Amino acid sequence: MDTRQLRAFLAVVDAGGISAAAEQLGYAQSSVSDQLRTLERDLGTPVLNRTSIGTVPTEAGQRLLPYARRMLDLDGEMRRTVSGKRPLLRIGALQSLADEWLPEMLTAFDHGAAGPETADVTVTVTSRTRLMEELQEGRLDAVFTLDSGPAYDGPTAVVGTDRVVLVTAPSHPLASVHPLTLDDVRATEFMVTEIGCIYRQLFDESGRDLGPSLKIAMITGSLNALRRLTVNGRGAALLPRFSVAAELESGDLVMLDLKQGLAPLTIEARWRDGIGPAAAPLKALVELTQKFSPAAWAMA
Amino acid sequence: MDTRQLRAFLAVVDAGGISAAAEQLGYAQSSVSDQLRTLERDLGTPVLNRTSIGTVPTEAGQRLLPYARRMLDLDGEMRRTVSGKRPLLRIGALQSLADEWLPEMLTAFDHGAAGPETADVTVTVTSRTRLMEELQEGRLDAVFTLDSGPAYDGPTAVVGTDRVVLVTAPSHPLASVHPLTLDDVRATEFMVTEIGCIYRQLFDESGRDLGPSLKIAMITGSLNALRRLTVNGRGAALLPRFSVAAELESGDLVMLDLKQGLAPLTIEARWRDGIGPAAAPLKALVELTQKFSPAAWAMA
DNA sequence: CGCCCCTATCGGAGAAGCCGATGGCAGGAT
DNA sequence: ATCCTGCCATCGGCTTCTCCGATAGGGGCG
Repeated sequence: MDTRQLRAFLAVVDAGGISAAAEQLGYAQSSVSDQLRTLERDLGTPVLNRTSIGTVPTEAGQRLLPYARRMLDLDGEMRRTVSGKRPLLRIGALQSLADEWLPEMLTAFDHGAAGPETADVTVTVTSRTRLMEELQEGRLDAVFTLDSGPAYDGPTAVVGTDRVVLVTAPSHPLASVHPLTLDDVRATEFMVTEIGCIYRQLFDESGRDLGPSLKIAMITGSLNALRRLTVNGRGAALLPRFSVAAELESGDLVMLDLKQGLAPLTIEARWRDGIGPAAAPLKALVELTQKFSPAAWAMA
Repeated sequence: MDTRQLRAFLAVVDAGGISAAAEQLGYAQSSVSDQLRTLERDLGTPVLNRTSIGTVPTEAGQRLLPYARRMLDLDGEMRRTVSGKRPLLRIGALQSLADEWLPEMLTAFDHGAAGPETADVTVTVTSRTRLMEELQEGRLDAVFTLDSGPAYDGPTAVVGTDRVVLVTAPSHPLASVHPLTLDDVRATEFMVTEIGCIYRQLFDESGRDLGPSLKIAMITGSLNALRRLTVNGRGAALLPRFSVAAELESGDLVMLDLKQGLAPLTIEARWRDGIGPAAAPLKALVELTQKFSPAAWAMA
């Protein structure tokens, strides 16, 4: 059994075909075909159904899939450990956390704030659903998300608290209304991200308490776009406080004085109890975030 | 990376030399030497220190060792799963449990008493220390031992209770003493296994309550030898009841009527929370033992 | 000092890996 | 219906790897 064959198999399943996989791997198509034949001879069973428009894993192939991944992961971890390199910590996070909160934590971690443990860190940014999948499959060591979301039976810790705040540019009409009433807010048009995005969920949950008459003026594709639109005076938005910390600091955004009805927010870490070399630094990092977060991002 | 190279490496470390490993593997000595060179070139670092009397793993080699084992284990599990075979359940147990208690459990398990889950089972018999090591290293899925022993932070369950009993051959003088007093017992010479053996530990713990004046007449190398010596009228012994169940049944041994001061005994299962195919049948087996044991081996 | 056991190296035979080219096959466009 | 296109398997070749037997070097031990 050679890892090349497993890589080839994964690439083929990933790419949906042998030709595409070959190009991606830098092999000739015939070579990948050979590798698969070798793999199937070795395993004693076909792992791919070939058709004229591509390939689909057989039942045996589907059983092989997770093992191939684990095998390659283990191979990587082995090489890293044997060569004496620092362990690799594979972290996943939502975009906003990766942008605004995680960097401080990782910097502190890098500077030894978590003790003697160090690690090389990769950060994968994707949706919460995919983060949880990758965590379950062992392709990530830990993920950082907002709120609790779907059930997870592994270790979990709240590593920070924040709140959703109502922000506008200083030039926005709402910014100069004092005192601010709920009716003023209800008359404002909001910008939100599209349905399915976790920030839209936060908006919906927060906005529910503001009443049913919230107006939605605009839908943007990303949190970053939404934030920049708000800075440019395009409207108001409900956003996690930490995601606009820099703008609040610089005065590009102002936080409207409306405390009631805005949902509290927790930053949660979820991870896998591993026995690999990443276990110790991971534990240290989680403890670090638990220690740092409350001070830096506590609810006002 | 090829599993052949890992197998070669493990064999060399195991055998203490390249030549011995080559013979064991069925390769020529030069071939194993080649394989190791390939492995070291691939990893970028030497893994063995060669001397004129054999080989010793380098530091990097010691780091490689557990990964090589895990890799080969994973390879085996993969082949088994892909080919659609039943999962493999790797069990470890003390000699006495493997002799007397485990077979009934495994038979019941095989007959479907644990539900639809089935598995091929291997039983490894060795010392409690080694059992725990192998469990920690992931080379065993579950171990069955007596009493609690050293700390283990994984899942644990008491799957049976028993007690230590005082037995002799029917012809032994003590067998005809009625009523039996503690002084009679204290005057008897006991046979025990050597220090370090778990049964010696049991003896020491049980005997403590009988007083300091217990006489030790003979030291044997194994529990089986001790049992047979007892059957042959050589003396008295303190033994777990289940380990002499057959002899008590057939009348080859008699249980002396001395209840006080004999330590209770628990059969414990310890296992790893795994995500592999053996997880489900393992759970079923543990539940089966919990259900069956109290009835079959309850303290009198 | 010679012997013995260990490992590394060498050269050759066989196997495997990789490639480009070719051919078969199925589905969609003309 | 026919061609066209994209897919995969196969073939012949070259290269590389694998394994072997034989040989050489090197350190412990009598």
